[in-house]
Amino acid sequence: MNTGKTQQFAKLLKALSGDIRLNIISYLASGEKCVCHMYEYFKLPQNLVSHHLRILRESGLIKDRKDGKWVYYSLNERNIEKVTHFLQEIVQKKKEERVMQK
Amino acid sequence: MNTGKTQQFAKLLKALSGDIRLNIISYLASGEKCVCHMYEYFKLPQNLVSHHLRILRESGLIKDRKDGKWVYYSLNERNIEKVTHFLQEIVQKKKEERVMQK
DNA sequence: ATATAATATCAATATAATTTGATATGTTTA
DNA sequence: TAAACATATCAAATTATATTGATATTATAT
Repeated sequence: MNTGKTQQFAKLLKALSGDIRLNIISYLASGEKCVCHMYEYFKLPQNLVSHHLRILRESGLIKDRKDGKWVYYSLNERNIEKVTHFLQEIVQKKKEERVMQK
Repeated sequence: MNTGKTQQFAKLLKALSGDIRLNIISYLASGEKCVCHMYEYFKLPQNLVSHHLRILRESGLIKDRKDGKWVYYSLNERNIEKVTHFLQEIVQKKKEERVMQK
């Protein structure tokens, strides 16, 4: 049943859809942050945050940058925008459909 | 750690993020469909499709309409748009942040 | 070289989501 | 009213994801 495209977006949406991960994404909207800032901010264990960062990174939603012993993460807007465009296209198509039927 | 708002969107994104459910959403972009059309189209068991439709319905992403023994489902664009706006705001904030720093 | 700090990884467990099979509910048709 | 149909629900089994605790890796500072 899979259109590969849909499957690909399902993966991105899944990566976005965890409570912790979505909070991380929101937090990163205010700019690049290192891991230590994030787990202090969210009051969550370091390894748990690292785990979720890995999922976000592997899905392409965030980027990492190493600097000494710190790792900084930031949003990869391009891929977040891909998700919004995908959803917008669906809504747009639905709206056109409705006009056709009148 | 939860901003209630983020938690709410995490739920919507989770509902969207299944492979089957995202395919259903895409399919419904071409207009209202009854359950029987959907499970034939996707070649999936009826109860499985009903199950996923329920998740989409309960999350507010689709609407149902009964007509005799058929149940028709259609997109609830409003709530899909809420998701896209939420993500767009994040990207937007990030972009503004970048401008500030220059 | 050693100690400390930041992050990542691994294995084990806990929790949640998906899928399947069986059955129930409500609607139409004969 | 009985049979057939469309859909929904439930319980059980399977599979996936999240969390925790322990440890590894890499970098810096002493």
